[in-house]
Amino acid sequence: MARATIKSIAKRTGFSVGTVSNALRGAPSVKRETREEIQTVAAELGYRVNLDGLKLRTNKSYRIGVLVGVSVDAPEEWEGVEFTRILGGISSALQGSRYQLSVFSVSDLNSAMSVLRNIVQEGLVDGVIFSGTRRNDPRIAYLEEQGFPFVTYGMSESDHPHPYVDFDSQMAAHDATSRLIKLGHRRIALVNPPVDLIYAAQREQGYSDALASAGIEIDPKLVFNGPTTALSGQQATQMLMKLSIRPSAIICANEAMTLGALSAAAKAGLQVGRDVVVISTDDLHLSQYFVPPPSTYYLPIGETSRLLGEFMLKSLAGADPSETQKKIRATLIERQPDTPAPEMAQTN
Amino acid sequence: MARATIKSIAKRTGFSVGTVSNALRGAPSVKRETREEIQTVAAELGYRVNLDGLKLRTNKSYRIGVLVGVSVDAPEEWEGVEFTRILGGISSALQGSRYQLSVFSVSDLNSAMSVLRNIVQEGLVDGVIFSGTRRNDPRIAYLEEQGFPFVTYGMSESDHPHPYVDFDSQMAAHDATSRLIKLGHRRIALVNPPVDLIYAAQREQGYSDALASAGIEIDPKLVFNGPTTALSGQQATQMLMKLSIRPSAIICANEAMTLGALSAAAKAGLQVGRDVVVISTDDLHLSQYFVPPPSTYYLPIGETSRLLGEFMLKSLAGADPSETQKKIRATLIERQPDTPAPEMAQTN
DNA sequence: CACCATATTTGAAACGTTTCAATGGTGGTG
DNA sequence: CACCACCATTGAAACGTTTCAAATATGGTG
Repeated sequence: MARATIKSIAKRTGFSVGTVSNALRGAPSVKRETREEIQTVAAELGYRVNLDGLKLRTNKSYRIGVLVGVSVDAPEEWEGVEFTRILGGISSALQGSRYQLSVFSVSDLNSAMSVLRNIVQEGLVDGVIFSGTRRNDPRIAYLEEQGFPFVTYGMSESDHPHPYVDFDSQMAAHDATSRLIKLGHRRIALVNPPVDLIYAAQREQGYSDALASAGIEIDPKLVFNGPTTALSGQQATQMLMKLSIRPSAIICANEAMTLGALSAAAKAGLQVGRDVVVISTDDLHLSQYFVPPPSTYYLPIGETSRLLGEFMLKSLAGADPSETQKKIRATLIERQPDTPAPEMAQTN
Repeated sequence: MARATIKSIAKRTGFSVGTVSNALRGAPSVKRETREEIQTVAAELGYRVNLDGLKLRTNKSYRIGVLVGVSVDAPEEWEGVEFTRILGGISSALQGSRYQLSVFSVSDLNSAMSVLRNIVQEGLVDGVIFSGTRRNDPRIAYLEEQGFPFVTYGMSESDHPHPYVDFDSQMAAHDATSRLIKLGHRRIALVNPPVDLIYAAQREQGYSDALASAGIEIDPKLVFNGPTTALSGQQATQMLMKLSIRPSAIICANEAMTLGALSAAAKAGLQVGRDVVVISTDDLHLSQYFVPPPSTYYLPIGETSRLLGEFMLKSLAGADPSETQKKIRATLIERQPDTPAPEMAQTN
């Protein structure tokens, strides 16, 4: 049994294809009776619009693109991002709409750019979602220039407002830092993503502000920047532990870095929680299984990514950027007392 | 500047659209001179075939679908699957071909079935890749019935041979078990995926065989089945540690379960490596950061998933299933001595 | 040079959809 | 009853591609 098309419905009902097309989309120009008849026949026949015909005619693909980063230089490193959850969130937002999800895997900024150019030129999708916003992000510049719809996970420095969802990294870092200060820590390390990522700057800002308002001077040796992988968290911690005056606490950027930090501490024979305190932001409910489980700031990735999808839909429907921007607040999960060892707390 | 189409090339070169179309695909019916002229003009204009027009005419979508499982009942649980790597592998295999990747997120078997039906009926993609094969897998039955191309990650019990890539779980489990036996273990637990997954059966077979050939009787209490999450690994370990005669070693199915097992052991105040030995299969290079890092069987997920893509392409090109089946062998990574505590080793 | 076989090229149709000018029908008004 | 305004419907074109029967060009043979 061949698939129902507008043409077959037209034949069946006796109306012309034009009328059928209009009726199916509920155009008011079609008499109510006619419209209803056509729609019931369509339903009986299980009619579903053919996206390719549609695309050919209207140039709307009814597809949303998502750029997924696959680091090609360190393919075996865990970046700590659970992409299934992000995809799940986005696709649950798309549920019920006409839109489908299209995933594009990119290895770095250059490949992202060429993928985006391809997407825009070929009209592969109607809008695109990506994460890891940077200062002077060329992706944003390009898409804005082309007037192509997009939603970012992470804010940008663009002059023009655009839809985004952002985890409030600055506040999380600020909170984490001042909490540690209150607990008695004075030398606090920040294990951060690469500097060109916007949220690295946000985190550093929150960290600096908290230290400043406690009157603690910033020691640049205590701030590390590197890829958000377990390996890099491990390396950072090894370096930090070699400093002449070690930090008593380390704030990691995500679970991957935290895992690496815990691993390095264990290897160095340090007892986490006593010799050094490790805490984390961007908890995705995995670090609860780490040994020992660190205190963290929880990031509701499900909600976050659902918003990415919702904002995309809204934006395509013509919503103003002001309705499609949101900052997600951090929630502290305490799993350890996180007080410094007595002798360290006394170091001023 | 509008995009180059066959029509615009036809106008430019003076040939008809039919000739241009044939020339572009290198048909021998077109005179060599003509073909070359048309092709150079096409190259100059940056012509790229429009997939929608193509699809409309030929019903080939030049898209490969991948089913990604997003567990909706426990969305916050880590399954230990790095989908970015699988997607990365597949898309690197598709690189250079005409094919694009399309991701469909599914929550369970039912939703997978309805997504597949949709895919087949709408001709959304030319072939589909999915993982987690089961006994009497309805997805495989349906796709075979429909004659729709697919490649699975994991073998099936289907009578008809079909393309697949499989990690040799049986051998890994067998190796792991007999290695532990050689080291002196007698009570060895198997923390396994849910029973209906084919690779759970494969693992249990390898485990049983190894025990049998060492003359050790199987204790069903030592075999656990559950979702491949950290939570479930934790629960399994808690149960195992409560047994009147505890196992001295636990073989986990993947890194997520292993992480849970390590966490449970630590919580119970047991020292891993002395009080109980934990090892893992399906290492994706993350467990090296666990505390303590367990011995594992490494699974080259990059190569594996590249094969998924390659087999899909081969299969679409008409290759025989015999050329598109492969079992990937395990590689042992020793990170611990894994000898049992003396008093336990003596228990016969 | 007439004819034929073969090599090339053409033109039109088809895939499923939307869009829009044109057509036909209805009812109301003067 | 002639005219108008409005409503509902039609028919054709267009998007970019492939396919194939038909048309045309080319070259060789007798």
